[in-house]
Amino acid sequence: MKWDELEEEPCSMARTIGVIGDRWTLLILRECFLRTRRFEGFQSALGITRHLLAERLKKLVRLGVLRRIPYQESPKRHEYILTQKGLDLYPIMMALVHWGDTHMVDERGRPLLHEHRKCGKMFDPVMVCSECGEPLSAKEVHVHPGPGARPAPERVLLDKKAKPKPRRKAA
Amino acid sequence: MKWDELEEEPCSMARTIGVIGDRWTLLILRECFLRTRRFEGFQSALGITRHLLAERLKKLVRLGVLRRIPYQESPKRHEYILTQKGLDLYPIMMALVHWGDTHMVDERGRPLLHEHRKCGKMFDPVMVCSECGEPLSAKEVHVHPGPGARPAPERVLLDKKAKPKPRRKAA
DNA sequence: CTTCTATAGTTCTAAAATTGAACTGTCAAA
DNA sequence: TTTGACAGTTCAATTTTAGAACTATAGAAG
Repeated sequence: MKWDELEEEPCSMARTIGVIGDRWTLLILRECFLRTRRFEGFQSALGITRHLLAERLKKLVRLGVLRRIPYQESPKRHEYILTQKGLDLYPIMMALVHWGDTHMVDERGRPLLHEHRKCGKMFDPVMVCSECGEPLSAKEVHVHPGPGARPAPERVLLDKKAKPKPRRKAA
Repeated sequence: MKWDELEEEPCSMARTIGVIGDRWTLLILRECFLRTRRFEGFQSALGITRHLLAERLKKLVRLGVLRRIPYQESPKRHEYILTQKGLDLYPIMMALVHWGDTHMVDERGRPLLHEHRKCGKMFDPVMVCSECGEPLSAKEVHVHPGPGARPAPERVLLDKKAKPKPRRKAA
């Protein structure tokens, strides 16, 4: 499977992965949320090669996650800032951070704490049901095919129909 | 940067990315949440090469996200099932799906709908503050260094201190 | 018994992606 | 006239991934 095929799978998760599902893209986005905006800033914060950084930024712009905005003329320079589509990735970022906080911390404790401006407290992000407000867990959720579904209920990705069968004995 | 260095960054998100931050791992985990448990099941559902599948499963087991459990003797066979650590990835999965549902659907609509058993309704996952219950957005959250932090407030990853400077003119 | 099928891998080569390091170009300041 | 900051681009050398075949075990089919 190629990366771009991923974006066309009848599965929202696969499509999202097609956009942000690689190491560097995720780290670049983390930097965006930490207010990094410029090429050099990303490069020195992440240690990513300039080659890949340029490519990833281009892709994120193309997909509408970042916008490339001039901040000076003369030597033309641009900043990369999150669009609304990009800002909407926030829950994903918080979910990633929270899992790391829960399962990957060492004796020293969490690297970062998060304060919610509205209530002034340090918090953890919690995923809840939009209808009843209860926290969600995998076992309480049942999946149904939606209008954009393709095959059977649980078989949502490609069906590599196991071609007839080559199989052959050596010599 | 190597993958395994990532797991030691003083950043929970980087560490999480070190575990699940690649295309195939994320897709394998999706299958786990859709109840796939066996090698062939993953392989035919995803079209991943057997080589990579074996490697990724091994890694997920090593990191405690999956458990490898025998389900028959004779030709010894095993199933891969989510540990609690793995089940805790659910909010990440839902966040990925929800972003795709919001920004990557075509005219046909969502591929999948989710029903919350507890309240019986179709729902969307919402990320809220554990303290006040309000939905979260990036702009309302302020980041502080925690006990496990390393350098300055906003500079949490490696500081590729731009070595002295090679720079030289050709010829 | 010999072959077929199912399951879970392993091995190998070719192709694609990533790394590391240098190079280009513009303009300002020293 | 040279140096520095910034934003890339280019290219060879590695590393990963894709694709396909091969191994192994054991029950069922013929």
